[in-house]
Amino acid sequence: MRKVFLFMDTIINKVDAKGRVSLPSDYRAIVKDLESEIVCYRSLSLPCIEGCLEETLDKLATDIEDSTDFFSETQDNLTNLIFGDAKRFTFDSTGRIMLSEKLLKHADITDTAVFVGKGRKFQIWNPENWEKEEQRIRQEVLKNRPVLKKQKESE
Amino acid sequence: MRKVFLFMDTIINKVDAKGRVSLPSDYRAIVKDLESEIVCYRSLSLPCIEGCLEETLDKLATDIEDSTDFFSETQDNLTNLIFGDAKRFTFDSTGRIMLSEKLLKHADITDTAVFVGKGRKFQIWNPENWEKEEQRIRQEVLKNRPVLKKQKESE
DNA sequence: TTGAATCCCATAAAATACCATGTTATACCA
DNA sequence: TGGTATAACATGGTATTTTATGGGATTCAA
Repeated sequence: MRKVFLFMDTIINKVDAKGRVSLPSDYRAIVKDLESEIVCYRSLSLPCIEGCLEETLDKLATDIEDSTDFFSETQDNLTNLIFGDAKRFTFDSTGRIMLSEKLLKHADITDTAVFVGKGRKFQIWNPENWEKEEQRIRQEVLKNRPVLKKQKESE
Repeated sequence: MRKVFLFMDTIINKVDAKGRVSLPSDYRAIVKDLESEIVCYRSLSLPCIEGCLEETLDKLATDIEDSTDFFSETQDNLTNLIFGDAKRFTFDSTGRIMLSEKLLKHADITDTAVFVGKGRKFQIWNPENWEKEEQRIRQEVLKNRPVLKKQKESE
């Protein structure tokens, strides 16, 4: 069942007054291919929306089920935050999803959204915020370059 | 038999004078899809109602049957409480269930209820109480960041 | 027969599907 | 390779359906 799929690229799309955005066509192809659905939620650490396939979250739910017993409170907090925030977003015949007010507000998105591929996941950003974030990440990576190299060599 | 189903999102619905509440449509779709039923009971640790599919409780019962040593005596007692408390809630043609006085009282719900998805389970809260609980959880999770990270990576 | 539970109908609002158009990307052919 | 035909896509607008919710009628049991 493990099929190859990767959310990639960076795509800028308009958000209309109703909160509708075209899901990048590549993403749509993945959803159809795997017969899954898109699920989005507020990033826990960043001002952006995070998305993935429903089957990815389902796998997480199964892992939690299997690793803890029914009454365990260990993972209770986590499941509340993740599943309580996540929502299924199906796209219409023209390929658009309708983002909720809550998500748009969290990411400070008004009329334009940037889809950023992250492999098994993707993010949706306010364009200006993403630009800054990308800069930040690039610098971060450059700083840690030696460490990264050293780690790889030591393997 | 493992089909994908996830109780997600946070939905606020009115509770009328008769104690009727609309079950979120996504939840109804799951029930129909799996040809199961909704079961609710008082949370053992929190002032909220907890719900799941009847087949989820059935699975729990089977697990207990099959592996006596896995479940401690304490947990056996807990299951007694759950099964003693749990009740099936079917929804009418307009999609509403009728919560009992006992459950509403336990969760301190009067005219508004919040459904919070938890994956295989969900909770029903008094709005104000849920707001506080969500705050508490967010702080808790941020403190235990490493645990969260580990969990998220497993996606 | 009274109170409670269930069912059915009505309505407003919100979500979803559908249609039309300009634009961009892709395929095809000379 | 260059140019044109074709298909795919993003996006604005509109129509249709679904959903939540109030109210009333009917049924059932104590």
